[in-house]
Amino acid sequence: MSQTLDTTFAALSDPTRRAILSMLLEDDMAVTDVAEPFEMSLAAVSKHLGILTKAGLISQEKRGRVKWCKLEPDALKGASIWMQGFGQFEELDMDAFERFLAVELEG
Amino acid sequence: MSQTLDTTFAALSDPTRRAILSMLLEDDMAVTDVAEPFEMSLAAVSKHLGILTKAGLISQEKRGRVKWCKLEPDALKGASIWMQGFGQFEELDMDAFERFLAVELEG
DNA sequence: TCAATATTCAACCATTTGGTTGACGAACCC
DNA sequence: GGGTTCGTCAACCAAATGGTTGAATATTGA
Repeated sequence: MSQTLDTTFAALSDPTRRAILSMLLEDDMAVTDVAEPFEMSLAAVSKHLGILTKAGLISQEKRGRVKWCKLEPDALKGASIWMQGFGQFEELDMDAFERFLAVELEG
Repeated sequence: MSQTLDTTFAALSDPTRRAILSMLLEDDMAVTDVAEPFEMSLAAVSKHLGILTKAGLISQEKRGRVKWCKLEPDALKGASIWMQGFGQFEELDMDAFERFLAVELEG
């Protein structure tokens, strides 16, 4: 777990990689399309994707000659739980709480 | 903010620094005492504390010749909120929810 | 005043990181 | 088959990281 946190937090510490994760929130993307908005080589972005993959934050699947990148948000759970360990400062997530209540009331 | 996330996540990516933060959950500590359990020089720990301070995750106050380190858990908020942006995967924190309910029922 | 304690600073070192470029392999399309 | 597109690999580079040691700076206490 400790090593997982190392790689997770390290992966998240780079702005390019965080931007990539945000892009993948919208939809799965091909490597070339992921790279397009960045002012760096495709190889550099490919390396970033490798780091995100190693951290488990995304998965990559090759279909034909295109390699698709998919967000794997569950990989954030460990880090999220670790941070919740400092929970004294982290109030209850009221938005989530309200969504929870709404569902409860509907059901 | 983006730079804040850089430094926050980078600070969290090191196991020594995470261990220090955990130790400071218990209580404020002097630098020497923070360093004691680690198999590295005091200077190395001092550097780690400097990084944590720069990231805002701890604060340091000198009283006499002793420098006290204090956890500043609010500094995790930015990172926490960023992660919540990937909220589709992050269910309601049931522990927090149950604590919330318990307090509600008591009150 | 003087020694001991608490901490940082400065210089150094090895390793990792984030980037580059150019060559390469695999899949597609004409 | 042959050019084109997609993506990675390998070699390289500069800068950052995490550690060391030894000297320096405060502060305390006797």
